[in-house]
Amino acid sequence: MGQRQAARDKTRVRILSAARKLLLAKNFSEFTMEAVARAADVSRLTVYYQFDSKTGLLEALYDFIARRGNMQQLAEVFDKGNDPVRMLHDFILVFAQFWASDRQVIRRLHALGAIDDEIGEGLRARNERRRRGLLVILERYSAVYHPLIPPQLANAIDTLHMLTSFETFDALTGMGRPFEEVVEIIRKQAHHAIGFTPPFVPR
Amino acid sequence: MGQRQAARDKTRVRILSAARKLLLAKNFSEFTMEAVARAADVSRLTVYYQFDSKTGLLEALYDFIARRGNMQQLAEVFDKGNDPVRMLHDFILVFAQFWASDRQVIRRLHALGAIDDEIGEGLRARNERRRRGLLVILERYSAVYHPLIPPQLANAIDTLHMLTSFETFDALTGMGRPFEEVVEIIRKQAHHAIGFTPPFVPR
DNA sequence: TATTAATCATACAGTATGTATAATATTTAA
DNA sequence: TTAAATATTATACATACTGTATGATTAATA
Repeated sequence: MGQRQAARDKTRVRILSAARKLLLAKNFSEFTMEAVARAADVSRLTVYYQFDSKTGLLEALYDFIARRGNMQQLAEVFDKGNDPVRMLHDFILVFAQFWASDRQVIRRLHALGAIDDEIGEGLRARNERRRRGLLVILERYSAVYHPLIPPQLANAIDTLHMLTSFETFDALTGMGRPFEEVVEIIRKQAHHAIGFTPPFVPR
Repeated sequence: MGQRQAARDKTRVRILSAARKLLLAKNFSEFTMEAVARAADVSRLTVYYQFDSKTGLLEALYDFIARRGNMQQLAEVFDKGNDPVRMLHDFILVFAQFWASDRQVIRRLHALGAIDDEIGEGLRARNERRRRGLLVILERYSAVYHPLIPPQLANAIDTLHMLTSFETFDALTGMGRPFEEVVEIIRKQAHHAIGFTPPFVPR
């Protein structure tokens, strides 16, 4: 089964790649369905046939990028290590890798999410998943190290959520700070957010 | 001089207020020159006459909001107090007040700045001013408390720049954390960023 | 009083999104 | 093998928005 499915996927990937490339253009006004179709070497109607609308195309593009950004590694963070601080370290690393994997494009997509409510919905859902991951880590941390009372927990989660956001990563990377340094800065700030004073740094 | 100037300013304010209101609409696609004109009760051509283009209108809107957000207080931060930690505290407060003054609208304008390069230019300039302010504070801090070697200084500035950004404020406020708590969280993280352990907290 | 500034009306060019209808080719299913 | 379903394309069109051109009108200013 699937000579047709395969061809269909191939066109979809071709369109998504073209869309990704065009999203890097200086002005978003250059990002038109016509331009995407031309760059992907398909007709404009094919783009509509595959993605329904411009919004649909952009939503699919975010998924496309998430797949390429190794987000499946996130699962490993939670089952392998059981030291919560190490989990936090790995959690930060996985997201930093994702943010770094396509920084310019993610920046634009996030901006579009703040403007178009339909796109924004998808981003909010992903954000909530990140927050739930942090909750799991912090609950374990609270049990293993020192317990956090509810208001502390809420502050810690929101602070970590902020620190692991794309916006934080993007700001700290700025015009070229090395990836490892950015991760290091975020981890240190994260330590402070949960009141962790490192007796040792797990690696 | 200025019965004409006054009338002109009045229309401009009416248009900007209408634009501000419309920017809160669910979908940005509803933000059209036509809609703004109708909401301001002027003709569409008047909007063009006063602001040249949609981009021009949005740029003017950001200035409009900055004026309403008490950004002129920023000057006082630098001349009155001379304790650098207090300066940092006040700096954080002034920006937090600004970000809080029109959160939804600022969020949209920042998003538009990441999409439209012309709008983005203005935001980048403002960002750089914020960074220069932090540099002044940190140089004084470095002289009064303990000196920071260049790489530490660079990291500290970028971390503070990130912590005082709208995105950080917006994330920490989330769905309703009180303003004072948000400021408190940012200040604590800022302490950690510069390696400041509070012997006392200046108020 | 003559000029200038601000507003508005009408019209138009250009371009974008999205839909309708139908043709074509190719794969799948009966 | 034949019939049906799927994916792509072509042409055309409705709708909407930006931005400009031209000119009229009113009121303030020099």
